[in-house]
Amino acid sequence: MTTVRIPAGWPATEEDARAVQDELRARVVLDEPGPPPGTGQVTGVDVAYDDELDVVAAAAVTLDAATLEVVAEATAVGRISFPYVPGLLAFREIPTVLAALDALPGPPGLVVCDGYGLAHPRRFGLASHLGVLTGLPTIGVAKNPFTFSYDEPGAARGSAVPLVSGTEEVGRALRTREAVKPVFVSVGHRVSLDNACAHVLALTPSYRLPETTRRADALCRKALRAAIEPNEELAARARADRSRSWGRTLYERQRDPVTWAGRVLAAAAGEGPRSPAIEAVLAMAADRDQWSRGTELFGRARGAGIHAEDQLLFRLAELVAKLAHNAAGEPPYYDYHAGWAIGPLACRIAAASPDPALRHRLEAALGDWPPSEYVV
DNA sequence: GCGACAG
DNA sequence: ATCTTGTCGC
Repeated sequence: MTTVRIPAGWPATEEDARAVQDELRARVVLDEPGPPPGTGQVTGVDVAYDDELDVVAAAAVTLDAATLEVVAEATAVGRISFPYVPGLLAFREIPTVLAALDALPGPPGLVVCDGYGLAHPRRFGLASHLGVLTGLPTIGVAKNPFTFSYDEPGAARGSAVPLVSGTEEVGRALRTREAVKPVFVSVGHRVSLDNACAHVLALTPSYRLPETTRRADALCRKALRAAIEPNEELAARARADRSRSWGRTLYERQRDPVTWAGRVLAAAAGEGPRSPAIEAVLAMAADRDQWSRGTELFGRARGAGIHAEDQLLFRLAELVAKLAHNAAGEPPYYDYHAGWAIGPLACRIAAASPDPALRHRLEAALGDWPPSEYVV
């Protein structure tokens, strides 16, 4: 399995991506019939995602067009290169799909894509884009009509009606199984629409979707699982991301963040004897007129802890002092995201202590608790 | 302006 | 695409 980098110069904005489509669409070839159905190879490509972990996996599966037996498979994984934007799907899928196609040991033959080709707002969907980039004959087979309209085709397998954008036929709604929702076929590159539909019928002896798509779908999901499961580093990063976003939401909900953070610190410090540095931060946080002393106090709190469990408490005190300083409005503004860390740090303090009462005090002071234990 | 909108 | 409980059918 190969690992993909996002190509240099890959569009970063929707505007840039649309400009690329407008540039490349002139290179689509629509006047070739394409390979005859039932001969040579047909390759399905598909992609699976984990947005949380920023991982994408693509698969390419080559079938013998006559027997529909698998003759070659390849996968690739990478980082997600573009958000999902209707009309710009290709920018999200293509880098990883190209890598999977490249990793195939033999020629792909006709490539069957999940999505559209010509049937696209700018007549340049995923299948056309992939065709232009590879030179291969491509077609698109979509599960949904996107923004196009069609009249219901007859119930028999093989019935087809035009898929239209206004009066223009951009593809076809093709019934591949009797009385089952049709699929939406459009031309990608170097294949006629009639031939594309014939290929799709040849690829659907048993199911609504082409065997190519079904095999590629199963394989890319498997590749995604394999890429994620054993990777403790990715799992830890995902935990940290979720923890940070929970902490941010919690912080941004606070009407009076400094007072709130002070109460969290008080809960974390408990009722027993407290160090002078903690006492000073608590007194400062509780009195709006003293917030401008925050800068002096967070310097004092930093590194004051001797024992490991105290370190966390002093880090919390430091955050509280920073928040107060920033809220007092005196430059410089320290540590812009200090507030986001309050919640996650409080969770860590609870997790580090054997005392269950501490966790309950912290939950009450925070006003929330993460859905599952995020200990970062 | 608002909703709909391949995967 | 992914999430996600249950339901229908061979």
